[in-house]
Amino acid sequence: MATSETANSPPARATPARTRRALPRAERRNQLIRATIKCVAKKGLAATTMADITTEAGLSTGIVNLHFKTKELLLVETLRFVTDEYKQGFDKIFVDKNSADLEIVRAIVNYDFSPQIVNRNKLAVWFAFLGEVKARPIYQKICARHDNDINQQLGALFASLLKRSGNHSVDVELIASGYSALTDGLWLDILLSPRRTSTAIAREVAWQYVSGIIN
Amino acid sequence: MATSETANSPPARATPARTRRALPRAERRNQLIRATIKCVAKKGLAATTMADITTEAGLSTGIVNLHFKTKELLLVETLRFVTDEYKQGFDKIFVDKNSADLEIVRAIVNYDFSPQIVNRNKLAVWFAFLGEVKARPIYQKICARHDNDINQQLGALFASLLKRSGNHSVDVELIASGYSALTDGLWLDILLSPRRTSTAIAREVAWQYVSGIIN
DNA sequence: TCCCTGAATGAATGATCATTCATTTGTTCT
DNA sequence: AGAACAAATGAATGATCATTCATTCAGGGA
Repeated sequence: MATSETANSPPARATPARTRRALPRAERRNQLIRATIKCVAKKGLAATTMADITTEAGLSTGIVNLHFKTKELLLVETLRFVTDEYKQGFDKIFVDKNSADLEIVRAIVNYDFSPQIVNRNKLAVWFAFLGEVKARPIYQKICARHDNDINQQLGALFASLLKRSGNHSVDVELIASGYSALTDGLWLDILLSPRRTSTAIAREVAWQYVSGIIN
Repeated sequence: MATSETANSPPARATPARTRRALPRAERRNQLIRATIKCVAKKGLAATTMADITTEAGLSTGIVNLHFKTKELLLVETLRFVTDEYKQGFDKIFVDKNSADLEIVRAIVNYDFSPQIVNRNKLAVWFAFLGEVKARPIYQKICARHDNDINQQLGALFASLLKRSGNHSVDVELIASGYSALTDGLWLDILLSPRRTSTAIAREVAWQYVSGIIN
């Protein structure tokens, strides 16, 4: 307990007092992105200031401009970070399992409602950016590309799954869009009222949708 | 055509040059809310300034503070305006039709994807506020209450519908939550990439979900 | 017609904030 | 060790913005 510390508080080291240490570029950038996620989740996109971010990271005023040039570029990288993270876990499901399509679908539903994904901070950041897509072409582009990638992979998966079961009467594109929309909506529900829509219930709703399709 | 004018441009009158006219409180407030919707849709919640709003409304600097006290209060009233407007149309469906439950469900799906609701400006505003719910308790409260109301009415409707068909094996709460989440997700898709997800497709996906339930 | 009331105006104010850059400090190479 | 380089700092700057309030003006009652 004595050695525990909050994620981004300045390290309470035994040695001198708060040394400043040069870090590889990539590591500093990651640290700043993480701090940004925390701040945006807590204060929202509109109210998050550079001072909030650098304080959260335990660093100095000019550090963001040094590593990202401008605040806006940091925000864009933060959005990319969040989408890339989701995509990595998503792709892993396809690679890991060379098992049956049905197993993959099951794994995706579990992934979408795993603690890794259903995390109020990350959800808040994701929807904060989505809330600005109409106004900011760059956010729109990143989010749309992300959604598109996911949908294409889901479409192929559903196609393979339904061909196997001899069902040709349904449009896989529609089903993939439906599943994506449903999960987005369920995440939003969880963000909005975590009491009412628990993760378990959301997973059940998503699973019901999927099993309604494949039976 | 000669007399047409954009909604909020300063009235191009034949008389003098831009008279200033006192308006009933409620009318001015509505005018400012409408201007806010336009601005938030165009520039986003974060970047919308008081000057943007008053310019859009064709009024002077201090007008918002006169009618809403602060910018934040104007934003809250704008959110309420958007949710109330949806709710009014929604309630009307229940009142208008004393017809079969199935007809009501059909009307709701049509309503949710009618031009009145699927309007990129209003969708942008709705999601702009949703994007800030984690950070702003007042937005969270308004949005959560709205979603809750809708869900309760939908739950009752589905219950009545399924009782009639003798189906007792399904949880109506789950179905209502699912439908709400699905529509939210579909709206988001439309906002994000209007090309890919057309309104017609979205309606079809929503209707597929519903008919999967009631059969 | 002439007040009187309150709606509307907009210049001025002060607070907030992103960005800059001269200086400090850590790291690496010889 | 110490020179050379790069990373990090943070006080200073200038821009942006919400809010204030003294003044202007429209409309209705006497």
